[in-house]
Amino acid sequence: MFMENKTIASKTITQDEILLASLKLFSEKGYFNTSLTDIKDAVNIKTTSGIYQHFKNKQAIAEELFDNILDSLSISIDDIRRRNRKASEQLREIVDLLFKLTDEAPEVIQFLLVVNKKEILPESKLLLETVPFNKIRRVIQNGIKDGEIRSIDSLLAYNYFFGIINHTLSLVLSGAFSKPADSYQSHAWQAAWGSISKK
Amino acid sequence: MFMENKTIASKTITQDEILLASLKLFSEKGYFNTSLTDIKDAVNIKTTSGIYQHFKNKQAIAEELFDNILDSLSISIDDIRRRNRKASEQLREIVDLLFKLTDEAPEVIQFLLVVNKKEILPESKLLLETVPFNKIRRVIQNGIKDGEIRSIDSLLAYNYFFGIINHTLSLVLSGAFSKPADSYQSHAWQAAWGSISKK
DNA sequence: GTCTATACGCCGATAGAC
DNA sequence: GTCTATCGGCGTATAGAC
Repeated sequence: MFMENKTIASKTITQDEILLASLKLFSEKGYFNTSLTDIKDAVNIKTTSGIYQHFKNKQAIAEELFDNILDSLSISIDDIRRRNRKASEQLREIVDLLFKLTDEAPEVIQFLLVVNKKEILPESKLLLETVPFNKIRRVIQNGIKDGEIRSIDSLLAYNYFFGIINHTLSLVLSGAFSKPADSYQSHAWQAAWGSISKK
Repeated sequence: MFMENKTIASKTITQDEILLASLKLFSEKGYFNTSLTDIKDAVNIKTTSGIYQHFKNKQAIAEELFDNILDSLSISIDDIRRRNRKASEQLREIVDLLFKLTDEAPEVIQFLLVVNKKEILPESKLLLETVPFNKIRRVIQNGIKDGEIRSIDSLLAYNYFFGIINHTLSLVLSGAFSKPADSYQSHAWQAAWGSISKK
């Protein structure tokens, strides 16, 4: 899940290797500061030609990355919703996932939160309009219906809650917060949940 | 202030015209999707050569933009601190400024919040480390000292407060919030202040 | 599926006349 | 300060042999 590294013996380059290397480079240097030459070097082939065996062009790599990450996220959210009934519990686990990923796979969260999707893929949807984020909004809507979350527009609640969560993760990723994400989680949760919970 | 448009009669291109046009383009399409040719067209000169009369290179334009915006912001914050004693009042006015700018000069806030400074100028400081943001942190520190804001790390308080404020502005700028920033201000303020205020 | 070779467009940037 | 002209190079992308 979330594009784990597979150590492979063979020399042939797989699509996943390209994706993994690109994700790392894109999140470190940014999409536009990463050339196909950089990617080619990272996957250890001699020319950029090999990349075109797997992807139409550079954009297609980024597109596939977004798709994969959003799919993984969507599946995780489904799982979380299945295992928990209350919106507070579901949000708690989503937050847990995001903080865990920030420590264990920072490239994924960096790519998701810091990289500007619209700048790379101008024709694509806003993140907010993608499947996993719609699912999160539904969690919040249920929380409002059940009286756990105060009666405000669900997008507004999303905004306050993930404003705090995402900003916290961004500061960890930028190095402004020096400790692992993990150590900021419980306080960030309290602040975020406090901003939308009833009473 | 904040790079207001000056309608000039003469045909000679000024530095400010280049800055203004670049700011608009950078915030609309992103820095890397904007070529010097785009800028040249926007300021209505025939070749890109003219740009080099005023700026060493493309990066220098972005650098100057950041400097100017941060300077303006810094001056405004000084003014706000002079006119108000309490941290809550000072933050209130800073929020007021940011929301007003989002409606009246969205390019400025887009450039500040959405454009990734580190991707354009990898050697530059984090936004958080610049003068105006240090001043904001000092406002928060004073609020903690005076008992207005709860006793937490000032960076943490900054994080919660501006997590909500910035996320709100981002959603307005992205179009996810369809009304002007103005209409979200008072609720965003309440949520943000509520996340750090004592009691 | 990986290589060699190559094309080529775009973009950033410079020199120098006016 | 604006223009013409021009450059070098990088980065993307393709054709075709192995």
